[in-house]
Amino acid sequence: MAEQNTPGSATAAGSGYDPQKIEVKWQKRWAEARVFESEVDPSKPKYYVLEMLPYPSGTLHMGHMRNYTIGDVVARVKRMRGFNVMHPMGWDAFGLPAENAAIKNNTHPREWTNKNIAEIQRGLRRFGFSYDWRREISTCEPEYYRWNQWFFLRMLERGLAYRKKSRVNWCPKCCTVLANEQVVNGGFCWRHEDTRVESREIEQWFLKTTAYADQLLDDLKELEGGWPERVILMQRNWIGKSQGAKVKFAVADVAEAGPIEVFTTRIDTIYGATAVILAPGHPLVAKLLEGSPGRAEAEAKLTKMRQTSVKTEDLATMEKEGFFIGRYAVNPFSGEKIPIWVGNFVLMEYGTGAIMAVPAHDERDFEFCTKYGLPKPVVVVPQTQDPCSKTEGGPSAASKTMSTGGVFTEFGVSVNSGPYSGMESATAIAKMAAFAEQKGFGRAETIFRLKDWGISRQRYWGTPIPVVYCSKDGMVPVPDKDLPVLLPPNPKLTGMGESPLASTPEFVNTTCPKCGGPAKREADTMDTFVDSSWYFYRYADAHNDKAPYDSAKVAYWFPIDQYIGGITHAILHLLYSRFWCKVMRDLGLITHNEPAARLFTQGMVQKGGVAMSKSKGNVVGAEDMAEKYGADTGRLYTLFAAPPEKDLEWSEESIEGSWRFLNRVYRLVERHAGSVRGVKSGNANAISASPKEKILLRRAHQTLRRVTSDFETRWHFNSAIALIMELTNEIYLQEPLDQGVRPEVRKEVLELLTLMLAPMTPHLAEELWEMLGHTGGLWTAGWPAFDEALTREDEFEIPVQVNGRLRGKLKVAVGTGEEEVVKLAQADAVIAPHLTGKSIVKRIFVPNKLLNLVVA
RNA sequence: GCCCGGGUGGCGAAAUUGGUAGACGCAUGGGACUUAAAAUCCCUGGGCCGCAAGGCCAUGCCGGUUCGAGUCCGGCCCCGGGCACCA
Repeated sequence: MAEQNTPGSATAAGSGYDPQKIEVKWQKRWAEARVFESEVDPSKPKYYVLEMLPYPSGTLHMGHMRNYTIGDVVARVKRMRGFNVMHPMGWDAFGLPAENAAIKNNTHPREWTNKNIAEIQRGLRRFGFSYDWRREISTCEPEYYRWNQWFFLRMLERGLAYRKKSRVNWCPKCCTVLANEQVVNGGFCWRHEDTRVESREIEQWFLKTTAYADQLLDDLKELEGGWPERVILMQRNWIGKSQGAKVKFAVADVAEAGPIEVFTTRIDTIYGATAVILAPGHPLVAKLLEGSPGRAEAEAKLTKMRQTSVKTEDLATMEKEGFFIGRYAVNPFSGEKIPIWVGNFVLMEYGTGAIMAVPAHDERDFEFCTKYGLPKPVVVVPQTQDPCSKTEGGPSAASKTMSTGGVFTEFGVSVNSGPYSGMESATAIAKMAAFAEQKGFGRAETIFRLKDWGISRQRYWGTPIPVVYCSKDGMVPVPDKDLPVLLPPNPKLTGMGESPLASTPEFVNTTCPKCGGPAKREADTMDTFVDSSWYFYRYADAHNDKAPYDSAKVAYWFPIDQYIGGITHAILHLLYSRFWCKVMRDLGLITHNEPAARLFTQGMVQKGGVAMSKSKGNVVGAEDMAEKYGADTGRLYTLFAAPPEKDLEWSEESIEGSWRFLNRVYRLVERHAGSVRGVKSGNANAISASPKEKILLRRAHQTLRRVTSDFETRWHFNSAIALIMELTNEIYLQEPLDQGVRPEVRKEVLELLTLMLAPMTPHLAEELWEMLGHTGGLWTAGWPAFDEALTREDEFEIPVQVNGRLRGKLKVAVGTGEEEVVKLAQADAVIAPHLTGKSIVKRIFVPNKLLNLVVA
């Protein structure tokens, strides 16, 4: 190992770059000058840049730091560009790990949480991120969570929060209920991916996200261009809008069983239905089985079907199973009697939990009916080119379709469908739905995959739900004036069973706000996704004790100009946030529809091919990193190693390159600082510039032009750094600078170099800026403008191709004309042989770009 | 199965609208400085042939469009991610 090269001892090696010293120094100065604090100021354009707030679970690793570094570069660039920038940070402080840790260590969740917050905050400060710490929030503080309660009460008033007994997802390891969104891989806990979620019936609180299903879907259009396409797509799929119809099939002979309602997107195929199939969990199954001959056998099959554990990967390929229930349903259109089945592929959670099987026009139905020998009549045929055959070709066309392999799922023309025969599918769908509605056995309906958001959690470390239950008045909301409903300070935490609050008498026993009699408090707490659904609004007015925020302040700062976070939150957090925004809009608090105009999802930091995480044990600690190389090197490396949207494989070897580069820059400025400190930077005499000066100024301004665009529009931080490295290399090549380069030009070039580095390595840049003779602090300097005239080359190498293959390069003046270049090419010793004996049939000349001679 | 990404040197990666493929960095090799090493500075750096000049091959594979394709079109292969019987 190269002992002397280790960053810790760099000063011993001769370079004066000592990140430990200068980073602390400038962090202190920034704090003293309140550089990152911003207020509402309508005279300036605002810019709100936000990184997803961390869950304070433990050590901060480079995966987090990458997220914050990207945000910080954006914030600093915007500040240099004259924007009034809000860049806040806070803590997603409620949650299960705190409670579990508290149980394990016999402490209070708050203690564990606050300890972690302190640690993480120290790490963030160590990296010099430009946060306005006055806006810091912690969601576990009553000052914050009282507004969760306040919003809950507003939703309750509007019927957007409601309670119902429902079958819920229960994780036996978390000992709590999970939202649908927290059930992953088709039935596993999102935190314990090896643990199968169980089903229980509990009284639960729900927020009516479905009331906004249409808006959540439609407003995605507003986000196009600003949000990654795939996030929009994931949200769209999650919401899962499906237009179709609900149709009731009467049950023959068992009147009391009532009709079976099915959902279909293809009501036009109803004449081809050969069975009604119920989900194994459908409530009518039991009724239909009563008195049915094969009852015992059927129930055995049912039990087995309900118990069969389904592995995620088998779900789609799983064999379809089912059995005839012994009863018949009546097709309301044809009057035909068709058998009622139970099928394992029918989901209780979607639609009505019952379907009509149309085997000729649905792949799954086809598979099922083939297996059990049910008929497959064709009722839709492809639209033929010949319009005359449309009405006549019924049965023959139908048998044709069947012989060619079976399932036709597209739109076409109805056949064998009574009065609807001959209609195009779209027409038939509309007419049949209208008929069903007129006759009262069905209607067109749009259903969503999206479910209401179950927010009740049987846990301590969350926001108490502000309602009480009175034996006289029933459920009574806690009045606003009594908010916040505080968490009791000394709960009994066991980690098992019901909510810990239920067994904390001083919390649960209260009086009814209506009658004053004894009452019990709701003992469940809110899902922590509630906390993160609106936290970014609170930053705009973090200490308001009269309202969640002042609408005027929010009106200035919102929407968020740039939100940055992991793709892992593409559905849950972002969907809930969008929902909350719409609710707040309808409460009259805000006027915008969407919280964030732009979203950026950065790639993960990996080590050994897997994402850095504490549980995987492959973390590179942020503070270790800062200790060894300094924050600036860590920041630079995470920006340089890969484009921000891509995953980044951490390499201990490569980081040395970033470290060396910063040292190189430092030495360069250190060497020349003394001689340029007193002079005024500038390029006023560029016209009479020496060859060295020309090279330096041109390269500096060309670099600035491209770096500006990389920062502003493309976010190609890695290539921006490469360009700055090239500039640095060029300056080194022009050494000694004090020969042939005037001090003001030297200073100009070194200043540009410093300013371009500033957003990425802010501490070093400040130090260099000071060395160059500035006393005001780099934060007062704006982003420099490049000088177009100085970027211009006067000579360059034009590539010459023959038949599209590169044959040579010619040094010519910029602007040299076609004839001239062709003449030079023909005279060139290397190019000419490729032309001899052939005639030029075509010339492609792109001025200042290339010449291609086509010969034959 | 469906929907997104992505395949470029030993490695991380560049390549604004089709116009010099491999910038920049890591690792490697060489040189300078040094008693020596480290650090630093400079150079080399896809493969094959050639003393060289230069030539041929090369951006997952096959084909197409074009004067010209990493970039556009069609077909395939592989890797990563998301959804997963959604009626």
